[in-house]
Amino acid sequence: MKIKVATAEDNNLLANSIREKLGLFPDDLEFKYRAVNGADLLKKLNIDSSVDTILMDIEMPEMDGIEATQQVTRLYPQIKIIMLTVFDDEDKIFRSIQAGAMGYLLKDERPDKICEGIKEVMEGGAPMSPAIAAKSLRLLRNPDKLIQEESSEEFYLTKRETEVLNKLSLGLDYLEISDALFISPFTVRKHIENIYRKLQVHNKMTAVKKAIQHKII
Amino acid sequence: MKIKVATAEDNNLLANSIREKLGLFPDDLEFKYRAVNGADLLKKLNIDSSVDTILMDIEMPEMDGIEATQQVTRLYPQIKIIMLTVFDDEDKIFRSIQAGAMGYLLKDERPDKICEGIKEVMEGGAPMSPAIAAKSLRLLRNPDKLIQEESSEEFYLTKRETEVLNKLSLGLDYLEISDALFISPFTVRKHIENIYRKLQVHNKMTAVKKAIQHKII
DNA sequence: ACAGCAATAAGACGAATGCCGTATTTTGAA
DNA sequence: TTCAAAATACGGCATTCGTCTTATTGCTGT
Repeated sequence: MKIKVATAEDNNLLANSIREKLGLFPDDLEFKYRAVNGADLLKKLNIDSSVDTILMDIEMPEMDGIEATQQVTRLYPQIKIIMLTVFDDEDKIFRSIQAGAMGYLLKDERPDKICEGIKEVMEGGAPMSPAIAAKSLRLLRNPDKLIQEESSEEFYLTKRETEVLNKLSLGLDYLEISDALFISPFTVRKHIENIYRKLQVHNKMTAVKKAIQHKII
Repeated sequence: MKIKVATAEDNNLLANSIREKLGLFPDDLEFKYRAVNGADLLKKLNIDSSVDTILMDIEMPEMDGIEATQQVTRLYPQIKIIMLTVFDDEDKIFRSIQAGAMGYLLKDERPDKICEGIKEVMEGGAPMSPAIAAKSLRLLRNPDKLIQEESSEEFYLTKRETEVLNKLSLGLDYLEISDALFISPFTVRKHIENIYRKLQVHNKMTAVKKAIQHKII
């Protein structure tokens, strides 16, 4: 049984190069199709998801490889994804792994190494180029680095919003907050909506955490 | 220039088997010596530290491979250590990497793979058997498992409950937590129910706050 | 006077949560 | 080996939350 391979790569030259490399192993691999970006990949998978492995570029328009990996592993968990890219920085490696990638190869990898990696990932392995493996070990040695820090921009919350946020942090629900502040629960909800928008979060937990981090409360 | 290799292995049969495997590549490798345990290894290194790579067993009397790895990387940071063992559980993998191992191969690996791994580690890579690579990626996906081990005594939460609580504190919802921990969302809800009961709270916010106050997370 | 913002209020709808069950499998310790 | 705890899994139901839309009132600075 040949392994069915798809690629996601925006650059035509590189995509053809990859396809050529895959073509060197006609007995093991079957090239299914190539997507030009993450969104295109999801569209193609929606039509034909009979793919075993996807070779995924990272930098792509429309939807990048990391987000695409997240989506694919969520929608088609049986499909193994191998990142195939020129980037070797720890951040991209880590985010790819977090997104669900099972392998990470550099684009200058020799054709037989890529084929070997595809076979390896199908057998439950995790093919990585040597430099990538070394960096992922470094990440494992420093788990603190994994806690992501954000660009410290200031958030302007109004006085009332800050009050609401404080109550929120105490674990009060909307009705309890409305009682505490003598306003309608609808108003509380509206304040919280605005807080979410300003802090760029979508639930109480993260709102309070972010507020604490930025010393708003 | 041949790569100078030493081994640390208590079992005579296995040690000879490893040495034989290394002997298949006389052009690349030079076998220096074999230690019978971690303490013996340190003694031998103290006399002759002109070693490039050490193939390290884990379970050994006197001093096990993980502690030996710690010592060697501390005293001789230029020496690359490859774990060569039958154990493939995540805990041993993680502790080996923490201790400073740069590679992790299983003992049933073919001779040429071992030789390849030795060369790879000398070039700054991180040779890993496929199953090991896959598990180290799993570890990277769940960093909080790596951090906590001890918790407060006021409330007794199980290890799993603490993991769930950690995810909860990041603002993940039930489904996201279930994805992160590879369990059903129903199970997540049950864990959270138990957490609430033990902490005597009734929602995420207060659970996390109480957990932080009591240094559980 | 008017634009802009903050604060207030309300309704609707789907998703998520909290709480009540039950039940099986795994694990660890005695 | 046996027993208890832990971890796993599933369903129902009422409530809460997150998001959308619309609208009124009051304050402030130009």
